[in-house]
Amino acid sequence: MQSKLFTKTRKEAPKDEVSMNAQLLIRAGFINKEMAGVYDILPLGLKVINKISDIVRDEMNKIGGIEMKTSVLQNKEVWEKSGRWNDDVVDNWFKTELKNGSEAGLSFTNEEAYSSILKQYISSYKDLPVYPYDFKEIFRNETRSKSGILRGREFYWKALYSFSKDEAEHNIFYEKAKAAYQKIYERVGIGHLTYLTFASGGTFSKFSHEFQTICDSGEDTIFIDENKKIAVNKEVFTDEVLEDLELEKNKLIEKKAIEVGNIFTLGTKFSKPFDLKYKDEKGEEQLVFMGSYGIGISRLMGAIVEVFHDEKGIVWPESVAPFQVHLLSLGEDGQAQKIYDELEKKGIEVLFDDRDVSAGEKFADSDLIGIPLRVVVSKKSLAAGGVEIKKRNESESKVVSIEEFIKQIK
RNA sequence: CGGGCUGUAGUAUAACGGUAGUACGCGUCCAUGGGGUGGAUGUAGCCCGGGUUCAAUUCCCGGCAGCCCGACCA
Repeated sequence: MQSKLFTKTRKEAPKDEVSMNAQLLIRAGFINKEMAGVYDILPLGLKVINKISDIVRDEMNKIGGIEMKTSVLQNKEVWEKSGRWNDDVVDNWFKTELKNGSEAGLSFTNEEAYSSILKQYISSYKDLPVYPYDFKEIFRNETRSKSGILRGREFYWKALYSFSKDEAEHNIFYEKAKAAYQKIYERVGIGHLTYLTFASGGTFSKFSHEFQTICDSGEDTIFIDENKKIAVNKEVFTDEVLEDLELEKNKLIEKKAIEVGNIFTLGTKFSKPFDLKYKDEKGEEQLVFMGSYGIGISRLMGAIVEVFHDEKGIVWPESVAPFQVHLLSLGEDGQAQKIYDELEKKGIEVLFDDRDVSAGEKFADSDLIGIPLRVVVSKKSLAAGGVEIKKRNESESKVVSIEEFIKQIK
């Protein structure tokens, strides 16, 4: 019921936001700016975050992920083991002091936490592999946050860590994760614009893999091979790398892109300092082989808006839209209420605009909020035989009978 | 962290060394009822501190906040 939704739309974009994602999400009432790089998720925004999270969760579960929740306040001693507590190593910590004088950090990533936790439970090859993950608020004291929710000081992500017996076992999972990630981007509607991108790796792998979504407002520059459907991040764009990947320089297209995910082979980088070992079949101790798989949920929401909008507002893909149907009553609340009840009964998510405002305002708000299907009930539509339905991404509307509409919608 | 810029009602903006005007919003009323409808009326504001000055929202300094470019990063 829109009259019960406390958020309101705005005609004008706030002057301190330049990025399209923040402008539209704020104008439409999905997020509120708390301070630079920090945004509140409002009811409509949470709907979207949850839709995206559900898709990500589903794909993670399908490849064996086990959801849990690591703490936001992080133990200094744990971080000292990997050497990443020091400000010279990680300069964007948010650290806080406890009443007893000791320090704690606000989680800015999860490798240490997982390594430390899993050490308690992994002791035999029988305990491996294991793939725990969580959805979590992450804090980074960015010197410069920018681009609305694409790069905040506080953001929401999903991070999965793989713990495998050896590199071979790790590689099998890594490929599965890669495929799962691609599935995620397809499901949220940006698959056709998202490229598996080779980026800088680490000690244990030549490359890490990013998932980059083509978008002019992106921060990254990538070089795409359209035929192979892969790309190379500018940061590793050298002749040697191109040769490695068997790519021809003159066939690559340079594009701006948003990094919407990153998977990484960690190897024993963390299992070593945490002494994360298991006993193999012969009773010999082996280091666990790790990988990390991150995806910024809030950033993904922003990226989707950057990709799917027009001059009137957001155009949500169906899979992540806050509601499936936007029901507009133009002076026909009684009829609209009946339709609303029917749709609710069918489990359809409906935002019912029952407000006593002008037709123009309802249309404008509907376009701005961007729900995929708009259904108008008015004297005019009833006289024409029912309700007028129009997809947000199409310009033509049509009138169908109420019965027909309710029967067909799924 | 370097460089640049900006802070005026809830939002977006204007003007001014003599304390502020407009639009939207919000309240009330009338009209209207398919693209932010028309009219009346009300409501609400100069980021903080210091300095210059008879007088500062305006000029100067400092602070805080925000934006942009670069560096860094999911």
